[in-house]
Amino acid sequence: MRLRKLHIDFETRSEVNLKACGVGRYAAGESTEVMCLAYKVDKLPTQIIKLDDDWNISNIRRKHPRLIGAIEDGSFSVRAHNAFFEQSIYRDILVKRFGWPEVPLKRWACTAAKAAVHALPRKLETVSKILGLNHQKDMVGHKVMQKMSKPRSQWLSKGKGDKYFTRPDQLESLYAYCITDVDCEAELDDFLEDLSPHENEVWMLDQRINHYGFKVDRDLIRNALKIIDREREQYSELVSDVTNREVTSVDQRERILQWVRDQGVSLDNMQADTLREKLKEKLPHDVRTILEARLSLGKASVAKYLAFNNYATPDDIIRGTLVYHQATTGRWAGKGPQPHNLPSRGLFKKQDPIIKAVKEGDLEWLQAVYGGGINSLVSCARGVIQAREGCELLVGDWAAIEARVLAWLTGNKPALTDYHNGVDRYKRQASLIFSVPIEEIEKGFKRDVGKQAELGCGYGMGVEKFLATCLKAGINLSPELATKAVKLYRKNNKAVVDFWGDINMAAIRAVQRKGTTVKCGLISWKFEGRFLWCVLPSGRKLAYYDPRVSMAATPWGEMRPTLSYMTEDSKTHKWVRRRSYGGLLTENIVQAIARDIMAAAMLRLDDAGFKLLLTVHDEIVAEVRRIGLLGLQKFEHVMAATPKWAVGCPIAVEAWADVRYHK
DNA sequence: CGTTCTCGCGCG
DNA sequence: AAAGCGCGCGAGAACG
Repeated sequence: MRLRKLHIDFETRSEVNLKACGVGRYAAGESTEVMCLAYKVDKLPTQIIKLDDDWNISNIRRKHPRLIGAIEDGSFSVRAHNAFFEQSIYRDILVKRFGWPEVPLKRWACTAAKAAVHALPRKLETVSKILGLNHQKDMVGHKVMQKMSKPRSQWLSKGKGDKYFTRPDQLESLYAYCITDVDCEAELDDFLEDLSPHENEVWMLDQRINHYGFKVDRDLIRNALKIIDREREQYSELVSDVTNREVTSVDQRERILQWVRDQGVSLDNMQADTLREKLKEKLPHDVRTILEARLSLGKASVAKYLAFNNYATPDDIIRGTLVYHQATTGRWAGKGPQPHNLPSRGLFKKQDPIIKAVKEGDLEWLQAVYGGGINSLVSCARGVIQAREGCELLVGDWAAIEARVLAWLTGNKPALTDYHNGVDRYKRQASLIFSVPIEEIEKGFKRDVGKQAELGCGYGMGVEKFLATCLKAGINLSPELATKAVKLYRKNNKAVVDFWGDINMAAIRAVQRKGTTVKCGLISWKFEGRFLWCVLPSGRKLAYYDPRVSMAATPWGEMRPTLSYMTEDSKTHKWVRRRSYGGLLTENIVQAIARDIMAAAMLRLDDAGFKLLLTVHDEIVAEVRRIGLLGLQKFEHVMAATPKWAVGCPIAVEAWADVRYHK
């Protein structure tokens, strides 16, 4: 029997800023209201419930029996684009305020998640354009919606007039827009395959995690914000004075650059490393002052405190910070306060004393010990996340998971043997590069170089990039040594190098012979419809849209058949044709397998009763009632199990428990 | 005035 | 013989 579908889309308005505060706080906000709901039951024409309608369930049941019928019929799948938003609004407003029947999570589906799994952009406007759907997003209506969805500026500033725009013509545009969205979404839904049953389990877990949320320490956030405000102001004054108002804040990159050059000092860019180098030179006093100010304040991590504050509900819970399958490899991305890039490198080790001082406002102590308030806040940003009352956090991470997966995927025996025997692979690489017995390698320079080789050289990294990567990690080495490291890696890891060529050829063949499956070790490729599929050991498929093979030059000028495909550039967000090569495909596959290992562990942990809070690529954060050492051991044990499809993959896990998150 | 692009920074 | 890759956010500047 064909799956029956109910597509829905809300337009809402609120005093809460959705972008700044996230769906969790938005939906829970008292001022948040539904302006309309468009819905489509199977293939029937899309209907709409309007602002002035009576939204109480008794009336809706009378006026929209098909809608309520579908909602109450367990055989209907309820679908939306970015379903997390619709779920939240449905539950917090329609169920709570108007008595609508609840819809359990397992009946929901999300067309944005489906687009993501197909390696297409999540944005409905973009994806419908790319696929050339009959229904396209109504961009004029979109503008009207944005106007109507927040309070009028007159009302906000002076409390004058109506709170929202509600002219009849505007409302009609809004309704038309909402209907078009549902039509567009329904067409997209039909065009794309549903998530596999297993991936649907992963998606549902993602939704549970996002709804459950994590607790933050509001007291810490408030005091941190006070410190940030004060120091920013001090620095702004200083900068204004020194530059005669040409620069009024350390954030004005272009203006500082220009001003510094006007003082006769050359400066390539405003990157921290460049500034640090520059400060080693002899500089005019004022220039030195400005650059030092910029260095102390130009820290992305302090903005986190504001994001935390915005996202947190009145009971200090932050929800909806994970984006399922945002990376084309299937990894999650972070959102809002971005829990995926909290500072971890180069921190002051113990955050508890810093947190105490921040809460007490002991700026003198922070200044004396940590060189300033903002400087110290970087080191305790993770500590904002804490366990709920009576609970503790369990945090586990996989050791060098991608390097281990690479060894397993490529059948790289020497590496596999080392990992199975617990040999330090970074030391192994160092021993080979520096021609020193492995026992003599200690922590420090040599092992650091070995680490960069083990982690980066597996995907074709060249000498120059290796040098740059090392430099960024604070390792200074000669071009000769870099050359040696890269060459030796390739010589000593033949299986990896062979895999680059093999996987590339297999993908190219699959594109050339549409419909046939081409195997390459644990991976197989198949070109079907508009997608090149890469079947992973877990059975999950990675998508590459609109693949082509054409002759193209390598960076060193050799013409070869080259695979390319369309993708959203992860930095610019532009839809571009991208050329691939063996190293890139290898990296994508390795990252995807590591993600599958993690997703499988998340499902097992969830089954075992651990409340999951976050996933950070190779790390899982869970929360439990305080149950002591036994809980931690069980957590580690469940997390470390190898899925059936990954037998022989040498994975290793470490876990700890605490009431506060840290590195 | 709002949106889009670029730079810089943070993580895995 | 040989190309590391994957993300998001804030701020300012540029564009409309």
